[in-house]
Amino acid sequence: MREPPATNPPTAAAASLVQGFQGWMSSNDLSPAACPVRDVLDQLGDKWSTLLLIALAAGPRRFGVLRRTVPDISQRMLTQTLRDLQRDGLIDRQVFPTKPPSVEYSLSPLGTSLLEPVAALVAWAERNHADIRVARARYDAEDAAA
Amino acid sequence: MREPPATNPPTAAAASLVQGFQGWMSSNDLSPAACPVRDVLDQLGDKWSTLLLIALAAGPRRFGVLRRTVPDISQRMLTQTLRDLQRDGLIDRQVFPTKPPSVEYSLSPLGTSLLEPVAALVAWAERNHADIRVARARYDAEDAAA
DNA sequence: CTGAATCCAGCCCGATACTG
DNA sequence: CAGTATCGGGCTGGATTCAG
Repeated sequence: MREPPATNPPTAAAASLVQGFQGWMSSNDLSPAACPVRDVLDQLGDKWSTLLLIALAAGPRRFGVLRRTVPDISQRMLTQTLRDLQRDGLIDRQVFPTKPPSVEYSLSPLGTSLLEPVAALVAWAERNHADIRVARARYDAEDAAA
Repeated sequence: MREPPATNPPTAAAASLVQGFQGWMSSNDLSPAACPVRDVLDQLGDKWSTLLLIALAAGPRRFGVLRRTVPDISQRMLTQTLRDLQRDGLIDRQVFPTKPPSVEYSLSPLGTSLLEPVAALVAWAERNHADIRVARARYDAEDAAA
């Protein structure tokens, strides 16, 4: 067999993506609920989910600690994001009936398993952050010239 | 050396995340521009970026083809998302001065390299989509009972 | 065919104040 | 300490229309 005709180097990753993509696009309907990418990635795509997941990677943390760990999150968003993550089964919530009460959040096994692909993505982001910033600056410069 | 005191199984992924996290959180400032997670992931977190990246994984595609490939995207969002991806250097844009003109989008080397971690994330999403849906249903049921 | 421009609805999210 | 409730602004993103 000769080289495939694809104009892009057909990475194993690309092949996997293309195959899966055709699956949930052409199979039946394209309802967002049936599409793992939208149903799962949209969650992680919000402003704080990934950050909190990473913060909890170091171990269980209490509400107030998380609040200080991510300094610019509001308590509203902290509560809401934690509840969403809990709803998806990614984190567990344990209440200690002390006085005053304290609540500890921790990654569930499911959430822990999510850490691996997330770490890969973060590693990529760190590796290529500089390149992206350069690309942006160049694009904006050309844009300003026009 | 004995087992570490962390309450979570310290995956290699977790360790990597924790280390990087402390880096850009405690190093100096917490400006979103200096944080790869926010600066890069927020882009991919929008409604269409990841989907278009996946659609382009199969090879270069013209504007109209992409439009039909992702049926429920508006041309406004298609244009805007493509421009943002191009700005970050993830995709290339080539104009063919035909009549009428046609434009072809393709993944850049940088964009292709992003496919790998994205594929890992998508694979995770597909593997655990069912579990997540179950967790949601359970959470909502308890919520309704209260 | 590929886009730009405009208008507008909805929700994301922050600030603040209040409970147990 | 750990939330909840309310208000409001800003941005996302859809529908439509116009242009090259």
